[in-house]
Amino acid sequence: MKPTVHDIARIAGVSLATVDRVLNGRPGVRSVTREKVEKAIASLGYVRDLAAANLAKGRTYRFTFVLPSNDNSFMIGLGREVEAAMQRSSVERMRIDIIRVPAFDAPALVAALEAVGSAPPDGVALVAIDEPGVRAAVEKLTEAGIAVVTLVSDLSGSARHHYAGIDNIAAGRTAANLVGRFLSKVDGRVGVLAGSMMVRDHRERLEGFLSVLSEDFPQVAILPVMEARDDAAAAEALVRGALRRHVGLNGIYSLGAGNRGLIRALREVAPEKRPVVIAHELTHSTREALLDGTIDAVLNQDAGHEVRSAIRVLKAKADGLPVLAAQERIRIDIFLKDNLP
Amino acid sequence: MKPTVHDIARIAGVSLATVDRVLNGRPGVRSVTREKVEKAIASLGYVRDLAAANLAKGRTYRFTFVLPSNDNSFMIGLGREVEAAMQRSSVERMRIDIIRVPAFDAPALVAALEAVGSAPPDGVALVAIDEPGVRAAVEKLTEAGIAVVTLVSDLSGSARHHYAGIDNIAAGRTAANLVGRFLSKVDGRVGVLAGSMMVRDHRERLEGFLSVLSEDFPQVAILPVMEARDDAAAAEALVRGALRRHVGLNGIYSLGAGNRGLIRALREVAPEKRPVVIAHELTHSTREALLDGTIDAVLNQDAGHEVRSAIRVLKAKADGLPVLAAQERIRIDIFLKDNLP
DNA sequence: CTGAAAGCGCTTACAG
DNA sequence: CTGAAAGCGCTTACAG
Repeated sequence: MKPTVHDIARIAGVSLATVDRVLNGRPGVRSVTREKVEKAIASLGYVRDLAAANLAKGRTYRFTFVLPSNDNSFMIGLGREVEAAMQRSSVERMRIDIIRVPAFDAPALVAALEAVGSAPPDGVALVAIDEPGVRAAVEKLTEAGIAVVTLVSDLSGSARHHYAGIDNIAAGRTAANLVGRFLSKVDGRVGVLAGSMMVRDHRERLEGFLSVLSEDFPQVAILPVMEARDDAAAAEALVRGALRRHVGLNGIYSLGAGNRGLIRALREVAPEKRPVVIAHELTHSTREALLDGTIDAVLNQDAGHEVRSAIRVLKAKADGLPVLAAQERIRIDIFLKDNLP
Repeated sequence: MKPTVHDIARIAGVSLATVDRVLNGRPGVRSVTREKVEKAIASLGYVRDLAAANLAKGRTYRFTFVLPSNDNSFMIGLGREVEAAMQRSSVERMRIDIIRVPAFDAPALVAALEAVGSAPPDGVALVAIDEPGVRAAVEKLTEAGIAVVTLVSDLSGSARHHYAGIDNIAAGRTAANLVGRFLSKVDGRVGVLAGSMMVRDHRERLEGFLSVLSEDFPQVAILPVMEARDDAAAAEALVRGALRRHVGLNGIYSLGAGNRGLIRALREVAPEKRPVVIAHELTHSTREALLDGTIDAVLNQDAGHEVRSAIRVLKAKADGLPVLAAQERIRIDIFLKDNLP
């Protein structure tokens, strides 16, 4: 039988209340007594039953998700996943709150994080903006003993406990590998469609993409980056222009959002003349484009996995438990038309 | 506050014991009484606290994993993951037992499954062999109320509750897509290295592979399948022979185990003359081969995910709870040298 | 500084 | 067929 607090109390010759004080590091125990109890705990190999403790405490984990009120498919999907987790949460003694902030708005994000401090939850997950003010706000939260997980977009050099998202440099490298190998012509010309170079994920994807192209596919020429600010209409115009101007443009890496526009521009070109295209995030439109051959591969991060992972990590941190690194690693899905879920 | 059994008892005007009887569908309650209680449950929107119930019952979930005592890297890794789960299990009120059976030995597997019935666990996970005897043994388990999950290899048309493994047809299709696109010469000749056509996974991978090649890359010729029985030495000999004989062999899909042998044979060929190679399962040797360019892509199933998923599903079934399909879908990882974990 | 008692939400003999 | 009481492993006022 697994040892319980009763066994500890009996062996140490103290009451349950004292055992509990030692177990939870509460003050008001003479050090002689404390040592007796600690000895008993060690000799028994006691490990506490968290479920029973939570039941007795009436504990509810409170987590807050700070999400951008963004209108692209991926962020909408992310929000849905958090809402789905909210539905399930009451069963697991959790309460999840969502705070929406304008996208790409660092001051708004900082304000939201500071407001969280007034009724502090056990943990906070945020889609970070890589900016000093945000870094400071995160540090304040962690100093207050709140677990912090960045979601989708990380915060470099910050105090956050964990990042639930993909390795964007590796994603860019992977895209370059695929574009390079899919290109039949060795003297290809490749264009990059990005959201904004102000965003860390996009910079990292570009960095990985460029480094593999130059290392492994030096014969491929790279055109100037097109920044469409994750906007479909802007992406459409930019891509259409590039396709007209650069005769011989035979590869495109779309590393941000706005793929609906990209796809519209591509469909104006005869199928056999279309470039090799790698895009990010599996959505309704990229799925369709994969199936009809407009897009060749989609790199994807699974929003559901990211949200569930963030919650598991926040809970583990709140309980002072270790996280299973292998389980929480968010993978870069590579989808071709043949392995769509 | 969430309603509890006390609230139900009060509103229905009965004792806790009666509430419990109704809640757990136990006999010995007059139907008038039962209805009163059910009405109270519904009106309160009661949902039971599983943790509290398990505490009161002193419940421990018992799961049995039946694994092949196979010596290939993947199966060894799978065993390790189950052992890791055993370590964690006591904390979560679970007990996991492992039974090893000789690989590819259907009668031994059947015997093991029948032996399980003597001290029936709550659930069984098995690496299935697609065979009528196994199907019958699985059916017997499910009829005894035991949850059954197939792991890595499924059992067609059987009573198993869930399959924790990849879609092998999609894996084969994906391999074909990559080989086809990576091949620079349109008139390629492609070889397939398999373990055994007796194994369902291998048959399915081949099926997917062939169908995409013929659909999308009709100019590619396919050589007769080489069966190496998942043995490295046999694989080495077969591949070496094929490379010598078929001048112009420029693609290989290795859909089974024994990749160490494949890699040895490939390394005898000058790098620039090597074929495009797609293999399965990320192991020490395939990882090295990816990095040095001997292998171009590895399709992988994450044994850790499969084991954790199997356990979650067994637990959900034991509790009569639904499983989150999106969470339990086992994905086909595609690894290139640039997105290795 | 320490302990006896009650309670978290549920289940289980046992008695009637 | 029904209920009062004790208990699962832990925590929390409260009293001393």
